[in-house]
Amino acid sequence: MTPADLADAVLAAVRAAVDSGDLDVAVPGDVKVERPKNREHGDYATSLPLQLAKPARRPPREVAETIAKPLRETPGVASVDIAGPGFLNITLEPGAQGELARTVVAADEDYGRTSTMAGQRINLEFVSANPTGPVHIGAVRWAAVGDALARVLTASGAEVTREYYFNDAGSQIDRFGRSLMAAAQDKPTPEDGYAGAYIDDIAKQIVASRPDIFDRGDEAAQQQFRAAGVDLMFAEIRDSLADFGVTFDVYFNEKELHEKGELDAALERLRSHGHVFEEDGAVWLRTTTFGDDRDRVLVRTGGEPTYFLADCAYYLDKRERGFDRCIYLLGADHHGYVGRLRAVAACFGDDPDRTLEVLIGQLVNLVRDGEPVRMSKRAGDYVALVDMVDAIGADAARYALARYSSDSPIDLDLDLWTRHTNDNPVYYVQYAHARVASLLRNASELAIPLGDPDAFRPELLGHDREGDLLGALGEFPRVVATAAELREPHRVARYLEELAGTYHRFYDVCRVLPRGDEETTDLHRARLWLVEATRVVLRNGLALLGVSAPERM
RNA sequence: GCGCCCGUAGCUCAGCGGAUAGAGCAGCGGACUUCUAAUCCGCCGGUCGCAGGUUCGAUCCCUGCCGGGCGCGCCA
Repeated sequence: MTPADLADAVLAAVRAAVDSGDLDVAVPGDVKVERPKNREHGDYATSLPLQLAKPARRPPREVAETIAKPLRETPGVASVDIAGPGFLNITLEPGAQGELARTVVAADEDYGRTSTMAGQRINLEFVSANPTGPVHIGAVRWAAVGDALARVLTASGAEVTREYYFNDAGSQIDRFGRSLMAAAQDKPTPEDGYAGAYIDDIAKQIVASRPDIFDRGDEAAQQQFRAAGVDLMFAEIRDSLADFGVTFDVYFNEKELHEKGELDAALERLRSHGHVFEEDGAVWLRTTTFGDDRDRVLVRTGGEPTYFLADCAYYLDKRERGFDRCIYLLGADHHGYVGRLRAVAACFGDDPDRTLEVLIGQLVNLVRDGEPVRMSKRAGDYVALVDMVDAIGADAARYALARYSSDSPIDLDLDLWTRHTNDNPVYYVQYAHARVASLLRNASELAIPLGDPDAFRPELLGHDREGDLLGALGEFPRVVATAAELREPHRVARYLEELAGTYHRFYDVCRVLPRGDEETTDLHRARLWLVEATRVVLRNGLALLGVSAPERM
C-alpha cells in the first residue's frame, strides 16, 4: 500500500461517513497523509479531522471517530488510533507496508512518475546567457536547477520545452565584435568592450580561418568578426552545457524576431489593446496599469526598438507556439524584471497568474581557499561553467547547485565539493547507490535472484529499520510531485540524502545476504526486494538531478 | 526612498498551519574476523531576528520594526 493509496482510503472513509449520515461536510479533494516523526504515532498520520471539525460543526475527536470507523475496515490497515486533539494515527499490516517493495520494483523507471501536472504545456526558459562570453557561474545555477526542474515537471506529467533565448542582436553583440577585431589587431580593448583570454582565442581562430578578413575594409571586417564570433561563442556555450548534461529543446534566436517582423507585430498587438502611448518622441508601454513601477520604452526617440520590445515579441511568440505557461528563470540581479514581464502578459490580455511565472534565483559565490572568487565577464577573471566542472566534476557541480533552495544565496566552497568525504553530500548519496549495487552484484554471484514476485513475502519486512526504509521509499512520488508543483527541485536532493541515510542505517543492522553456508531464507529474499527497490529510487532520484548513479566507488 | 529575497544549533542549511523544530559539519565518546567504515551509534548544542495579529494549533500566514543580500536606464 502506497501513501497515495492510503490517502485515497482516508478520503473514501470520509465519503462513507458522509453517506451514512455520520458526518455532514464537503469531502475534500485530497488529503495529506504523512509519516510521523515519532514511531508511536503509527506508520502514517493525518490531521484531517482537525481541519474538518469546523465545517462539520463537530468536535475534532468526534469527527476523527466517524472517519476512523470505516477506515479500520480498509484492507491493509491494521489499526487506527485517535490521538491528541484529533489526529488519526494509522498502522498498516506488515504485509501491506512491505508490498511497496514489489510496487517499486515493478514500476522501475516509472516509479516517481505521477500525472499531477498532466496536460500542462510549459515553456521553461533558463540560462539564456549572452553569446559574448563563456557561461559564468551565475547562469550555471539555473542550468543545474532549471534542468532538474524540467525533469521533475516532466515526471509529474507536464509537457516541458527547455528553451534558451539567444541574444544575438543588439549593441552588446556590436561591442563583442569590436572587441574581437581590436584583439586581432593588437589594439587595446574598446571602451565598454569585452576582455579576457577568450576574446584573444576567438579572435585568433577567426583570423586563422579567414586570413583575408581585413581586405574589404574595417566595416566589412567587423561584420565578420561579429557573426563568426557569435557562432564560435555559441558553439562553445552549447558544448560546455552539454558537458554539464544540459541540452535545450529550443535555442531561440533574438535575431529571428527582428527578421520575421515580430517586433512590429507585437507592437501593433499591444497598440490594439490600448496600452501604447507616445511621449518625448518615444513609444511607451503603459505597464504601470498592471502594477509595474514605471512605464517602459518600446521604441526609442531615434526609432530604434528596445530590448524590452523584443521581450514582448518573444513572450507573444511563446504563447502563439501554444504554451499555457511560460516560466522564466532569472538571477536575483534581474528581479526588477518581474513586474514588467507580468505587465507584458497582462497588456497582451493574458492573466499573468496563469500564463507567466518568473522564478528568481539568488546569487552564487564561489569560494576557494576561504577567499571569494571574483566573477566578471567584462574583466575576464570570472569562473566559468567549464572551470567549475574541471574543478569539482559535473556530478558534484550539479548536485551542489541543485541542493539548495533558489531563494537563498549560496557560497560554494570548491575545496569542499572536491573532497571525497562525508562533508560532501553528493558522495553520501552516490555511495549509498554504489553500496546497493555492490550488494546486488554479490547476490547475483551467489545465484540468489529476486525470484518470482509471487514468492515475495512482504510481511517478513517487520523490522523497524525495514519499516523506515519502506516508509522513505513510499515518499518518493510525493516528493517529486511537490518539487514540481513548488518549482523546488532541491527537495529531491534533500530527500535522497535522507533515503541514503535510512538505507545505511538499515544496512547496518539488517543482514541481507546469507553468510557462509547459511541457507537462503524467505527473509533474505524479501530484503533483497527491499534493496532492489532502494536501488530503483536512488537511481531515479539522481537521474532527476542529472547526477550519475555509480555502480562502484 | 521604493521593490524582491533572506534571518532556524558554533558553521552550512532542511522544514508548502500540526504532536517533543531536524540533518550534515565542527566538538567529545564509541562500533570494522561479518553483504563497500566514503558507513553506523551515543553525547553536546535552540528566546526559530524582535513585537503584535489571525488560528483549536504559527518556524510557516498577515502587519510593523531591526539586520543582511540584490535591484530600481530611451543599457542589454
